[in-house]
Amino acid sequence: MPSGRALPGAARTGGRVRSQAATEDVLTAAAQLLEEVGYRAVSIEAIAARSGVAKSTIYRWWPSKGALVMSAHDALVARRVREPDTGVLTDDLMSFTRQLYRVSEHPARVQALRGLMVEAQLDPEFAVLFQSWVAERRALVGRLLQRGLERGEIRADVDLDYAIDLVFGPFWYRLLVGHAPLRPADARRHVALVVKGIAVATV
Amino acid sequence: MPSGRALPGAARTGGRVRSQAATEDVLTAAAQLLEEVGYRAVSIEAIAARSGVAKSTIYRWWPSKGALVMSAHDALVARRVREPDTGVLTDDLMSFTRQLYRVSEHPARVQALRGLMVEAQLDPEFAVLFQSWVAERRALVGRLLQRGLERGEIRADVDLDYAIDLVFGPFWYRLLVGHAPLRPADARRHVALVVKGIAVATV
Amino acid sequence: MPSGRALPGAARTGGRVRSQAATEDVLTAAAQLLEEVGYRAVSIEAIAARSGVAKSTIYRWWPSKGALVMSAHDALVARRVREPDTGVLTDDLMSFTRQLYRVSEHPARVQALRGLMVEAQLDPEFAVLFQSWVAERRALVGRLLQRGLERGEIRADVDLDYAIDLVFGPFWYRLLVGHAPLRPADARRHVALVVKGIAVATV
Amino acid sequence: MPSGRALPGAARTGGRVRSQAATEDVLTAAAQLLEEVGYRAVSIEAIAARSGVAKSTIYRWWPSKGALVMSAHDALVARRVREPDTGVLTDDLMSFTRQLYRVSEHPARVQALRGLMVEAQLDPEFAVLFQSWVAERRALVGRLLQRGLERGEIRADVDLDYAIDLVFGPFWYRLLVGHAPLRPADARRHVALVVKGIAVATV
DNA sequence: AATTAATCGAGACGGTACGTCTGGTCTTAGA
DNA sequence: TCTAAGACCAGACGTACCGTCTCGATTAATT
Repeated sequence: MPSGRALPGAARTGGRVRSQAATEDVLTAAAQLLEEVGYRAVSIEAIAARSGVAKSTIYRWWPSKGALVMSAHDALVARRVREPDTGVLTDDLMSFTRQLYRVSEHPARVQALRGLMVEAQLDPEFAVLFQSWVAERRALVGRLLQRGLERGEIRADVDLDYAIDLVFGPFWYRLLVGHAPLRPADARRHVALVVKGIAVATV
Repeated sequence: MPSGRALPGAARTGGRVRSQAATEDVLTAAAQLLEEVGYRAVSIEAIAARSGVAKSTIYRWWPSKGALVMSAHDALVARRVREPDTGVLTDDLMSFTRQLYRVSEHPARVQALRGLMVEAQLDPEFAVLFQSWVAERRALVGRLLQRGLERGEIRADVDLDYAIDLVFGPFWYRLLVGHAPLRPADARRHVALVVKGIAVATV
Repeated sequence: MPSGRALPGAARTGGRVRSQAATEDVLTAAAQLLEEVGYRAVSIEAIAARSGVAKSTIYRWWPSKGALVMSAHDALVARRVREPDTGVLTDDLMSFTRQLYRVSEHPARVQALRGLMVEAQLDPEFAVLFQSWVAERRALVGRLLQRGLERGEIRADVDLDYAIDLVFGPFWYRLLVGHAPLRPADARRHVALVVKGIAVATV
Repeated sequence: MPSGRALPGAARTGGRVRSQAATEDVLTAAAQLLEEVGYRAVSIEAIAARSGVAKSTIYRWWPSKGALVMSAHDALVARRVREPDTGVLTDDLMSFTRQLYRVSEHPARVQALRGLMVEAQLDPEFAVLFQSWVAERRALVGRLLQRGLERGEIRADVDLDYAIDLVFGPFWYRLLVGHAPLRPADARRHVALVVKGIAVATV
C-alpha cells in the first residue's frame, strides 16, 4: 500500500514528528526531581506526572530511569562547568577544583551526586552510564594536566591517571563520607597537595 | 549489632532465647548472596528465603540491609588491620596502602564496602555508624602521619586531614567508580604521589 | 460502517477515493486474528500491524473492535440466510435451525458470534447495532411462525415472541456456555421440542 | 528451623489470618462499582482505590475481574436458590423460573450475570469456573425434570439436556440481548411453552 | 496540465489499566 | 515470649492498547 520513498534507505516517510517540548519538559522535570528528592526517590511515575508527559512517551525515548536522569544531569552540568585554560597549571587546577567544591553551596546538587554514585553501585547498567560521565569529567582534568606536562610543569614520571584520581578522589570521599566540609576555600589546600605531588621540584 | 541476649550472666525474665543458629544462617546467606548476585540483588526477602529465617526475625535484629551486610562483612573478615610502624613514612604508608588495596582480591569484600557506602548515603542512622568506622581508620593513618611529622619527614605546613584524604580518597574513588583496577601493585604509584605531596623537599 | 462515498449519485468534488484493498486487508486480518487468538486477543493494534493498514485508517471506518469483527463476520459469511418456505412449519424450522447450527462447523464464525455478543455487553452503542441485527434474524423466524399460525399449525394462544426465543435461546446458550456441542444433527431434537411446545395437539 | 505441624498434611502453622474486613470491603466496593459504572468500567484499580485494600491483596485472592465480580455477586445474593419439589412438574418449573426471572428486579445482578458471561468468553480459565457453576444450576433443573419423568409427566423420548436448555436458553438470551424484558410475570408463558414441549399429551 | 480535496501509511502523543514485584509492617499459631 | 509463616498496605514497575493527532505522500475528479 505505501509506496515511494524519497531516497533509498535514507529519508523517513511520514509519521508525527517527535515533540521537542515533551523532551525538554521531561529532562527538566527529571533534573528538578533529582535535586529535590534524591535519585532513589525519583520515579518515572513522578517525572511523568510533573512534566505532563505520558509514561509511555518517556519509555519510548529512554530505556531506564538511570539513563533519563543521567541525561538530565549531563545537560545540566555541561552547562555549568567551564574548562579553565590560564596557561598555568596551578591556576587551572585551582579554577577547576573551586568549581567542583562549589557544589557544596547547593545541597540539592550534593544530594544528586550522592544519588548517582549510589545508583552506580546498585545497578550495573547504570554504572556504565555513570562511568562514561565520570570519564568525560576525568578527560577534562586530563587535558588540563596534559597541558601542564607539555609546559614542563609536571614531572615526566607522573602517572596522570593517578594524578586525576588525586583531584577527584578526595572530593568524592568528603562528599560521600561527610567527615569534613567541602568549602570552596579549602580547595586551595587540596590543590596545593596535588601540585606538590606532581610538580617538578622548584628548588 | 545483634547482641546475643542469651549469654550467660545476663539476667533474663523468660521467653524463648535468641536462636544462635538463625543468626549464623542469616549471615551466611547474606554473604553468599552478596557474592552471587551483588549488593543490589541482595534483599531481606531473599536472605530470609535462603536462610529459612523469617523476615520479621531479620528485621528484629538488623535495622537495614546495609547493617546486615556490615555484619556479614565483619563475620567474614576480621576487620583489624595491623598498624605499621617501621620508622620510615614511605614504608608505613606503603604497608598500609597495600593492605588496603588487597581488598580487591576478595570480591565479596569489595561488594561489602560498596554496600556500606551506599547504605550510609541512604540511611542517616547508618551513616553515623559508618562515619565512626571511617574515623577509626582515618585515625590510624593520622597516627602514622603524625609520627612522620615528628620525625621531620613531613612539611610543617601540611594539613594532615587533607593528607589522609589523599590516601583514602583515590582508593574509594576507584573502588566505587571502577574506572581503573585496584591492584596492590599500583599502591606504589599512589603512595609515591602522596609522599611527594607532603614530604619535605629531598633536594 | 463504511459506506463508499464514491458511489454514483453522491456528489463528490474530487479527492482520493477510498482504498478497496485496505478495506479488504483489514477484514482479512481481523478474521484471521479472530481464528488464531480469539476475540479477546484481537486488538485494533494487531489488526493494523498484520494488515499493513494504519490505525487511523481503521478508526476512520470502524467505530469499535466489535463493529469491525461484525464486518469481518459479514464478509466471511454471506449473512443472507435463505428463508425457508416449504408450507410445513416443522420443515421450515428444521431448515432454518440446521443452517443456524451449521455455524459450529466454522470456528471463526463461532468466535465472531461470541465476540459480537461480548461487545454488545460492553459497548452500549454497539449493543444498538447488535440488537437491530438480532431483530432482523428474529423477524425471519417470526414470519416463518406467522405462516404456520395462519395455516393453523400453531395454537392461537402461543406468544410468538417467546416461541422465537425458544429457537434462538438454546442456540446462543450452547454457543456461549459451551456445555454441549452444537451439532447440526442435534437440530432435530431442538426443533422437535419447540414444535411440540407450540403446535396444536395432533392427537 | 520451622518444625511441627499439628496434623500431617493438614493444619497450617502460624501466619497472619486472612482479613475478613479486607475481603468484605473489596466485595462491597466491587458490587457498588458494578452498579454505578457497569461491568466494563469496573477495574481492579478502582476497586482497590475505593476499598482501601492493596491491589496485591486483591490479586492474591481473585484471579480476575470476572471472578471477583462473581464473588461479589455471590455475596450479594445468597446463591442458593431453593429447589422446588411440589410433586407437580409445572409447579416446580414455575417456581424455579419465577425465581430466575426475579433477577431482573436487581439491575446489579443482571449486570453481574452479564459480566460473568462476558468473562467466560474472554478468559478460558474463567470459563471453566463459569461452566461448573452453570452445571450446578442445570443439575438442579435436571433433578426437577427427572422427578417429572418418573411421575410420568414427561414423554419418555424427551432429551432432558435439551429440555434444560429450553429453560435457561431463552432466559439468558433475553438477559444478554435485551430485546425484551425479563418480567417474572412472563415466566408463566415461558414455562407453558416448555411444558407443552415436553409433557405427555393430556388428551 | 493544474488544482483541489480526500485518502493513505507512519508513528508520536496523552492516557488508563494491567498484573507483577519489592519492601517493611502486622497478626496469628505454635514451640 | 519468642519464632516462622504469611497476609497486609503501599506504590513503582514496564507493557499493551487505547483513541487522537500531525505529518508527508498519493490519487482522482474538477477545472
